[in-house]
Amino acid sequence: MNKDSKPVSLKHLPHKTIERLSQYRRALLICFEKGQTHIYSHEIAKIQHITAVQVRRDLMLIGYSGTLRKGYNVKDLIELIGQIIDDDKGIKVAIVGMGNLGRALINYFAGKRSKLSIVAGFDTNPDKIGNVMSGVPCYSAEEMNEIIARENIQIGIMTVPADFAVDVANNLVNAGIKGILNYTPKPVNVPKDVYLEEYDMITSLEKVAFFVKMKNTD
Amino acid sequence: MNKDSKPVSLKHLPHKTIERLSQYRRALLICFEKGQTHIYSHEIAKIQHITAVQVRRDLMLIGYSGTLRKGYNVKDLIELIGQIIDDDKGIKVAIVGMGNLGRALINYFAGKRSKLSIVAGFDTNPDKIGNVMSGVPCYSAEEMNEIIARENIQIGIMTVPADFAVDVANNLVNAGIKGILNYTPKPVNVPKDVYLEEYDMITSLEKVAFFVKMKNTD
DNA sequence: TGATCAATGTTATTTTTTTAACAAAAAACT
DNA sequence: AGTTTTTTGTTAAAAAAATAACATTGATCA
Repeated sequence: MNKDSKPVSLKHLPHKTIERLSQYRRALLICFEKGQTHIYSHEIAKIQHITAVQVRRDLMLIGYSGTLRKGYNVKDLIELIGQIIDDDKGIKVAIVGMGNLGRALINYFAGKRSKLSIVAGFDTNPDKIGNVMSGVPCYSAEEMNEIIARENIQIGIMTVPADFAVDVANNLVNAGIKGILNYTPKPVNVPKDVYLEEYDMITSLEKVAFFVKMKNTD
Repeated sequence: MNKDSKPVSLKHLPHKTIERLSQYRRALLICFEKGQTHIYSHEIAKIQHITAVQVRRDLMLIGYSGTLRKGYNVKDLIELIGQIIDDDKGIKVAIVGMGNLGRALINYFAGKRSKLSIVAGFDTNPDKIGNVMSGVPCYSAEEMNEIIARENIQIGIMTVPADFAVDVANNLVNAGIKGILNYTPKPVNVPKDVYLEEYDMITSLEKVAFFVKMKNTD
């Protein structure tokens, strides 16, 4: 229906909307592969455990219009979300810490064709350095500066033990990284021109435990 | 100073406050181990990249009072947060999917003495079943019902491939689990008496990429 | 001792996020 | 043809979360 590019101010898209767009796209891709051509807001909503209004509102914010009574065109919407959240030139990603978590992340990504590609891993373990693990070459931590510059890697994912978190973050920043995703339980500081996202698995589990406890004491 | 138990209504603690309390405690434990006895709100805030006001507000909500000009008593605060978010009887946790991510989580938890203990892992790989991995016994998926009931496991962490997510969630619910932490990129549905927390690593990375792209196009 | 300072605790305000309300319009039905 | 239904798009309201404002108070210092 409406394929015109809208004067949407991406600057002001709410953080939560960005997250949901990523999730909508993932759900839409599955629908697309099944051959589904259209989808209703309430169908998307059901998958994500949110309301249809929220879906429509998010899509309004990115200037996408569906077809009345037919819903949204799956293919078009996938493409538009891509235009919004992907960088058309693609972005390269490095994983620092090729332990279980680092390798789990690589495998999660494997196969997901995307504008994001994990092109390097770093570790200090000599047994790992020089190997290709799950398709990603593992380099020594000392090579970080060089590789990140040479490959123009813009995002670093930290999956090292907590004790190394601060040093690794500093190294990444010095190497010129633009965004960090920190899976370490240790919060780190970065200059404000570097985007930092932190996620702490222990906190998530403790949160689940709290609400389970609350349910128990009802 | 103020050790009286307050008539705090835990029911109404904001979700975000719960998450921060977990993080405060982690930071406080490190301080405690270093021998630090008191801490200011702005010190906690700095560690967590938030404002001192927010810290004080959170502590107000749980009814904790510090000492003017001395800050908060580290030990007392650790204990109080424990009373709030921990279940005093302890809660047992199972991990479904003993791949890289599952084992990474076990290792993250190892050593963190806590009221939460991961007591069982489940997998379908015969090479893993029957082994003790990182201190956690791995059982066959078929034994899920039995083990969860026998051990009184209340929380399940899902670290299986996306295709198994829905089935695993149903099995966990049938086995009587009270809370699920889903690390699968596939959203699942549970009855509303089961607390569900979902986290999607791909979304997080795409979010970082979006903000990096935004910074680039400034 | 009085003034200043540095911290807490709480209320008020603002911002962000979600939800509700409802108009509009295409399709389906009678 | 006209009425009903169903779905979108948007504005309005509510709820949740973060921030600001500020009163208070004990320590410090001139």
